[in-house]
Amino acid sequence: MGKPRASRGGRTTIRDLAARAGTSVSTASLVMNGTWERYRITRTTADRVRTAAAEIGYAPNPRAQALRTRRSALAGMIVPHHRNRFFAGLAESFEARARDLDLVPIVVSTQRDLATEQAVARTLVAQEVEILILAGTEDPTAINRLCRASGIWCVNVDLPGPEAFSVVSDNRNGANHLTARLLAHGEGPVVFLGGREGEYATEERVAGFLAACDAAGRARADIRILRCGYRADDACIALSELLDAGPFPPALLINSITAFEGFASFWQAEGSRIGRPNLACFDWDPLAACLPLPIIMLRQNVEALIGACFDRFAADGDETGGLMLIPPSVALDRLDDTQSPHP
Amino acid sequence: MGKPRASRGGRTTIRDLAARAGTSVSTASLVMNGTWERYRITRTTADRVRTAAAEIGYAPNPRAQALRTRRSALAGMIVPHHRNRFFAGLAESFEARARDLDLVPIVVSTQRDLATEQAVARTLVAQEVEILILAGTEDPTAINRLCRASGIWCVNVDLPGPEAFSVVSDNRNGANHLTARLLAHGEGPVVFLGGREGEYATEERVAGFLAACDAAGRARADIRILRCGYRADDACIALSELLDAGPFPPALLINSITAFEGFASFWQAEGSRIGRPNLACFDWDPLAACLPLPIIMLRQNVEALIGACFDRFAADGDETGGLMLIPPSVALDRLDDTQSPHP
DNA sequence: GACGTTTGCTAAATCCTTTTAGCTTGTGCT
DNA sequence: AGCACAAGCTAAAAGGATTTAGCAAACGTC
Repeated sequence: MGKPRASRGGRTTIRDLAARAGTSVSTASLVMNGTWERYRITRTTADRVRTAAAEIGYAPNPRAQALRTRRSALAGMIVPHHRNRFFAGLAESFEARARDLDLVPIVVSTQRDLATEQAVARTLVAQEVEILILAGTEDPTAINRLCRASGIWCVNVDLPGPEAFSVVSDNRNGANHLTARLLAHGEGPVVFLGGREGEYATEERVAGFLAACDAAGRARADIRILRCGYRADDACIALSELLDAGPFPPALLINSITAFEGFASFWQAEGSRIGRPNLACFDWDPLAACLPLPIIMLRQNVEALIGACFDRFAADGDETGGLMLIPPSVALDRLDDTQSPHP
Repeated sequence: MGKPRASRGGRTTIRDLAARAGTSVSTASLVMNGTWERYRITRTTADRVRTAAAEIGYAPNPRAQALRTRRSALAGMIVPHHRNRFFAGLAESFEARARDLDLVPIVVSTQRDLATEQAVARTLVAQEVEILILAGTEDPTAINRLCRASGIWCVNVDLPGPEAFSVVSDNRNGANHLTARLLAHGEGPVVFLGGREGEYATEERVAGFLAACDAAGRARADIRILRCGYRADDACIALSELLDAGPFPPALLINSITAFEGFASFWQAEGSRIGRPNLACFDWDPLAACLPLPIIMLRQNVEALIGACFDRFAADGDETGGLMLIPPSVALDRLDDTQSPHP
C-alpha cells in the first residue's frame, strides 16, 4: 500500500524486492542477474520476481554489487585536455567503445599537471575501473605499475611507456611524409615548431623530420627545431622571436593543433610580414582546415588508436609492453608551388 | 615479512591496516577519517596507524565507504559532445570546481541521443553522484525528476527546464547585441543560421534577433531564419540552398560554433561566390577567430555558468526551478563597414 | 515403507567500511 | 575498601548485494 519505496527511508533494496515477490533474497538476486536457471528456480517464480521488480522500480545498487563482485563496470580514461580536437576525438571514441562493452565511460582531464595526473590515476584505480586508458600522459610508467599492482588492465595511448601495451600514431613516418611534401614545394629554411624536448612523440616526429631533410639534401643551417611546448601562446612567442631574428621561413612543420593555434593567431597579427609559408600540421581541426593557407594536415586515427586498445583488452593480452603504430591519414593537402615544384 | 599485501589475495583492507598497527579495525577507521580525537584515541596510537597505513600502502575502498556512508564523492556531468569548444570548456570548468570540493568529476557525452541521455543519467544516478549537471540536455525534465526521486542534486545548464534550477547564457540579449552590430554595419537581407526549432536557446536567440531587426526597422522580407540544426554539414547544405536561391545575404548571425564550422567549409568552397558577408557567431573558437572574415564573436562564460551551479549547490538551494542568466562577452569584434556605417 | 534422487528454494557468509554503544582499566576521593 | 568518573579503546551492527552449501519436500524404486 502507498509508496512502493522501502520502509527504512532509503531506496528500494533487494530485500524489498524479495518481500514483494514472496521469495528469499537469494532467489531475487539469482533471478535479477539471470543465473536462476542454473539454480533450478522455476520460471513461474522468476516471473514473479521480475514483475515485482518492475512494480517497485527496483534497481540494484551498483556499489554494493561492485563491492561483492569486484566488477565496477567502469572504464576510465585520462587525457590532458578536453579543449583539443585530438583528445576530444579520443574521448568520444573511447566512450563509444566502452559503451559497447556495457561499461560506463569516465573521462578525466589533468591539464597536463603531473600531480593531478597521479591523483586522478589513484582515484580511478581505487574505483577499480576495469580498463584504464592513459592518453598523452607525461609519466605513464608510474601509473602502469600502480595498475599492475592493483590488477587493473591499463594501456597507454599517444605517449608510450615500457611497462604497458602502448598504441601511438606512426609519428616518425607521419612527420617524414609531411616534411617530404613541404620540401618538395620549395627551397629555403624549414622549421619544426612545437612539442617538448625528450618527449616521445616530439622526438619521433623530429626524427622523421630530420630524416626527410637529409633525404632531400637540405643543409643543417636551413633547419630549425623549436620545441616550444604545447601551449598556443608559447608557439606564438617562438614565432615572434623567429620573425625578429630574420626573414620568415617559407616552410613550417607544426607539431600539434595547439601550436597551430599559436601560429594562426600570430599569422593573423603579422600576416603581412610573414608572406605565405607552406605549412604542415601533425593534427587536424575543421576550422583550421578552412584558413586560407597552403597547408597539409595529418589526421590521427582516433578510432583506430582506441580500437586497438579495446581489441587488446578483449583479447586479454597479458604480456607487458609492446608498441603498436597506427598510421595517420592525410586529411588535407593544399600546398603552394611557390618556388621550384620538383627540386 | 615479504609482501605487505593482504593474505587473502586481494588488496589491502582496513583489517590489514589494523593488524599491522596492532589496533582494532574501528580505531584504524577512526584515525583514517580524522575523527579519532572525538573518540579519545591517543595521538601515539593515531600515529602508529598512520605509519602503518603508509607502510602497507593502504587506501580505503571507495565503494565500501560509499555503501556505508551514502557519499559517493562523485560529481557527474552530461554533455552532448566533447568535440566542441563550448562543451569542452564547460567540462573543464566543471572538473576544476568538482576537484575544489574533493569530488571526482565524471563527464559523459551522449552525442545528442535521447536514449543514451536517459541511460547515462540512470547510470550516474545509480552511482549516487552528489551533484549532476545536465549541459545541453534535450529533455532535462525527465532526468530532473529522476534525480529528485533519488535525492540527487541536479541542475541544468545551457538548456533549462522547469523542474530544476537552470543556468543559461543570456541568449536573448546576446543575440540582440550581435544583431544590432550586424545591422549597424550594412543594409540588406540578414540571416539567422542554426539551432533547432522549439529549442529554448534557439528560440531565445531568434527572439533577440528579431527584436533587433524590428528596432532597426528592417523589413520582414529581408529576414531569413534557417534553423538547420547543430550539425556542420546541415549548416553547409542550408547555405548552399541559400546561395542557389538568389544573391548571398550580406549579414549572417550564426547560432553555434558547429554551424559556424559549416559556414567555414562552405565559405572555403564557395568563397568567390559569396563575397564578404558580415558575420556574428554566438560562440567562440580560437581558430575560427583567425579566419580572415569580418566577424563578431560572443564567448559564453563557461566559468560563470558552472560557477553558478556550484554556488547554488554549496548554498544548498533546495527550491525547485529558477533561471539564472549569465551574460556572454564579446570575444572579438571585427566587422566591415562596407555599406552605411551608421544608418 | 525404507532409501536414494531430484526439485525448488533459502540461510548464511562474504565484500570493506563506518559508527555507536559500551567494555576495561586506571585514577581520585572519601 | 569502595565508588564515581574519565580515558582509551573495541565489538558489533549496519549498508546492499552475490554465491555456495545444503535443507525440506516430492518423487521413484524395489
